[in-house]
Amino acid sequence: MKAPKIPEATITRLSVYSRFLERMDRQGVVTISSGEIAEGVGVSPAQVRKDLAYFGEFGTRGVGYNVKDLMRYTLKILGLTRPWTVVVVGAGNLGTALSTYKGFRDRGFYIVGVFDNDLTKIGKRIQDLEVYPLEKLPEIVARHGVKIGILAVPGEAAQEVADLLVQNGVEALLTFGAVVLNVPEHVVVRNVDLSVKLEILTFNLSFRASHGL
Amino acid sequence: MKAPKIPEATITRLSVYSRFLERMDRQGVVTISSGEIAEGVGVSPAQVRKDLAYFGEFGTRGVGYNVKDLMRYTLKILGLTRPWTVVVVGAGNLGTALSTYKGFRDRGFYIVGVFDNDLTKIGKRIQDLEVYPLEKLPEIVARHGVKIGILAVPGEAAQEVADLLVQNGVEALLTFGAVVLNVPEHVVVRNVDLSVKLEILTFNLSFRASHGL
DNA sequence: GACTGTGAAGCCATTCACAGCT
DNA sequence: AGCTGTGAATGGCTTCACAGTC
Repeated sequence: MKAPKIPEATITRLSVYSRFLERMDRQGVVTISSGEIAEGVGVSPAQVRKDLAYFGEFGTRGVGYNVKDLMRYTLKILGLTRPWTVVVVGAGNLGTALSTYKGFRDRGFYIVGVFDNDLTKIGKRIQDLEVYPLEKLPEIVARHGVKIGILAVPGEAAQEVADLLVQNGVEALLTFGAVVLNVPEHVVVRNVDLSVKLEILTFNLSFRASHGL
Repeated sequence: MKAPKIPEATITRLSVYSRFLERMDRQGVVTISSGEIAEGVGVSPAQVRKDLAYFGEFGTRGVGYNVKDLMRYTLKILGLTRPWTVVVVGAGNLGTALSTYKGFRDRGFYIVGVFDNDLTKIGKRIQDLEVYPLEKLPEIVARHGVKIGILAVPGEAAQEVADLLVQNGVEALLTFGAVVLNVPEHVVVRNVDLSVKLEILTFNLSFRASHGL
């Protein structure tokens, strides 16, 4: 199979299209055009068509796309035709919030374990989950074949936790905060840095404002 | 003043450089080269120099950059030479996590109000904050001159809350979840979509893996 | 007539490579 | 000699515009 280089921005948008299509489907929409998708998610129609074209021809000229079919295709592309088990490390406020985030389950992500090494947090219940000590991580990861880990731990602990996860077969990490993780080539890492996001806002409020943009 | 178009990626990296420089400064490092910054944050040296060059000449040829000075310049560029007050709307798990996130305060962001319209949450204490009813938002925003709002509310409520914030003079919004907000031109909006992040991981785990990348 | 799929063009960001200082 | 600052080259993503299909 060919592996054309696909922009990450395309994957990001595909994820957004996918959820938009689910909504349209729930509303009973049967057919949709690239322009309508574009309108719904805030991009250009050409962008929508180009993004989809990386993966095949899903539409009918003169007509548009079948909502249900296209929805299924996007789920397939994103690897969401199977459920994924996920572990969360760090049971602080952020870890707790992530462990209970409903949006994950809606898309087929199942949190099967929340871990911490803080004795005051171990044993705590987070909805139907219990906070386990880190020592229990290998067992849970093995039992559920977990490939995805979410790190909601202080920066200093991140590398250590990443190592533990990778040793146990986790292949994808979502981290929070400004950490540069050292992981093997095959491990996928993406980072969400909330301070960066706020600072983009302040840059726009102050710098751009003062330069008349 | 000239307003050269500055890539958003540059701002993102600047925020990362800035915190890296703070760390170096705390460690007593006086002078640093673009290569050392690059190494520390995981980009190329040319990229570091290019990013900085958008805003001036901060270094000394043959020597490098003075850590303290460059740190101050980056803070200035990002608009962080003044503190910013922030309100959080939504006192669920995510809103609570964001309200207590220490990283914000470290960078000069002060949460001055957490709001919800759920009677079971109003009055709840989140560390030194109290959850207020939405009706109290105008007063708090006005009193503290709040320009930044964080929306941690369900998608259906987002637009309504955004309108309320904008009406009261908030000019920058950080949202969570897949919402396309309709706001006036001058309002800056950035979105963090956690499901998208996880789906980028699954795409890489499944699609790329099966196409031998 | 309407809308997709796509090569070509345009635009933007990153990397290169070297002149310019210290 | 070492490192910055930057024009030029490259690479990559987005938009354009139209041929192809229903």
